[in-house]
Amino acid sequence: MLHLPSLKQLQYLMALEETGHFGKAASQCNVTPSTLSSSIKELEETLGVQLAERNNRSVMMTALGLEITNRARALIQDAEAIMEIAKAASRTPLSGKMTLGVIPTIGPYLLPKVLPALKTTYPDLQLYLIEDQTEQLITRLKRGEIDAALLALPYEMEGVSTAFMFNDYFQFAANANHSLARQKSVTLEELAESDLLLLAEGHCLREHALEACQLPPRAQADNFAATSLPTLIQMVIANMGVTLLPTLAAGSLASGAENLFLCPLDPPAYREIGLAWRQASHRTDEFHLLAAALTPNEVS
Amino acid sequence: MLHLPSLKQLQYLMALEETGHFGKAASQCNVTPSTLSSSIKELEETLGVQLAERNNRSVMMTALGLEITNRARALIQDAEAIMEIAKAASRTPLSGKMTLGVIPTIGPYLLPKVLPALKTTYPDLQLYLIEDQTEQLITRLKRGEIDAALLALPYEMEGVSTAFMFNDYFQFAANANHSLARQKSVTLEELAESDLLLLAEGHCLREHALEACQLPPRAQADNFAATSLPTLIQMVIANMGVTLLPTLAAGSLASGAENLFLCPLDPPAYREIGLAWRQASHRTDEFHLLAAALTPNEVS
DNA sequence: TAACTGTGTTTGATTTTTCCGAACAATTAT
DNA sequence: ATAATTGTTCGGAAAAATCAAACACAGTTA
Repeated sequence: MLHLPSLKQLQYLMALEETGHFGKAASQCNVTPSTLSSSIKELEETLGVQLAERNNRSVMMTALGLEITNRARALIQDAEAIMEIAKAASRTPLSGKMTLGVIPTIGPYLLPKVLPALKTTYPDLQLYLIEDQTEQLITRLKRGEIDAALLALPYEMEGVSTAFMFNDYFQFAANANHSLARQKSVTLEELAESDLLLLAEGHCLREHALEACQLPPRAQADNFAATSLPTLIQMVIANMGVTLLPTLAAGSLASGAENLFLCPLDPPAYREIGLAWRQASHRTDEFHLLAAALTPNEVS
Repeated sequence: MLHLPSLKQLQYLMALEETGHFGKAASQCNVTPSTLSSSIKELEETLGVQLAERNNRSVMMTALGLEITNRARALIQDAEAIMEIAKAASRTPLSGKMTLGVIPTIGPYLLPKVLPALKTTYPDLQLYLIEDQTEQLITRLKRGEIDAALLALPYEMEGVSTAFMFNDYFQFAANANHSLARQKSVTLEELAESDLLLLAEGHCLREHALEACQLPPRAQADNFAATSLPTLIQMVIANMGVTLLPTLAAGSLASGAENLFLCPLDPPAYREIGLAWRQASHRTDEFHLLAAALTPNEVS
């Protein structure tokens, strides 16, 4: 590794070129003339070149000295630009690139509600979205492929910090002709006697729904497990069974579905929506800001 | 005056980004991991920004860290460019090592005349000499084995720049008892009727002499082709034929040779002596200085 | 002429910074 | 469990940067 001139030396050189005077250059740099003198001398030695001719009465930059001074000026400006970028980034939270993972049972229903406002609040944020299941998102989070993830909690994970955003209540969903339809609410006992349809394995909603029913996790023995919420709803409308629907998704899924019955649970049950990021990241403040910005008004 | 990051810190950052490993980055920079660690930490503090997430098992650059690393890389390159410029300039007064190729029909006759003065003018120049024929010298020049070459021109070559030094006039050389001896000059017609002796193939002097006689290049059909100028002269003295001798060499070759007759050509003919170097080299100024320094006073 | 003034440089001491080595903490591999 | 790897912390030593003061030199002034 080669021995480079120091930025300080280059700054001294610039001051010397500007003032044409060691004393003035020194005071401009808040050092004594002796410091500046020896600094310039050392710079000349490391470069192997005379930068300024000086007799006791005047300082005259060499042609080469002038050339090098100009390059030094550009160099210092670039260094200051780095400082500027860092400062701007630290005082402008949520700016620059960020990759956000989202699970399929949140993304399509939450993001349309909050992204427009997010874009307005943080115009310098370039958000890239990745949709995948919780397990994969956590893997990619730890690999650094994504910076944060919108997940449903609780979920077992190490080395990950989370910020709670809001509770997403479950609603009972059934065909309008189902025996439990037209009730104001549905109890767990009533639910237990129904054919409960679930999402396929890998979707955390499956576990969370079972947990809401106070049922133990079960292997995918169902003959019919939906691979997406819209599919699941179609199965319910076809009266193949009932299901639990997160309120977050219920609105858009139920719109236009004539034969779908929805009602709350008694007692209420919910999953928690939150933002997750690597514990090692020191951008906790930023992620809390992001979590707040991704929380829809109606539930906050 | 703002507190800038040091170039060393930026180099450490680059190494960290390249290796993704504090230990490897440290050894790449010839420092201990502790130094690198605290250096990066300090850099992060002066910038007020986290540059790399590090968990005891892996290092992961922040988006901002990557951005800053790239800018740092450009910065370091600019700093190195300054070094380069200075080094190139400090070489201007021909200092340091330089390897010079010379052809056999120039070296022994020109160099003794000019090297003493060269040594005085450029005491810091360490000149290494390589004697070989033009074709080989050009090959070695392009390979970078030599920095410049003293050649006789014209010569067909690509990617090579040349500086003209002086004209080297041909003299007619014959045995003192030759029918053309005692003339004030010799014409081309007279020359054409003589037995012209030449150097062996590969010596450019062979081609240049033929060209001076306005004769086409000829394959080496001669029964007797000399492999050096002293040998050639001996053949002339032995009255085996006549030849054309460059003035540069004539003096030292003729001294002490009783039976040798020399006279100019009518019209005069000459070869050009010049210095050649790689076109890609940016040391044009230096080579022109060298060419001037290698030109003897009597012909300049 | 001789002292004076302004200037860059040298010098020696002092302060500051840098750097290493060892111990440490945390994690993974065996 | 034990060992190996890796980044970090800490204290002291080495290196450097810096200062203040003395110095050297050239014009200028008295």
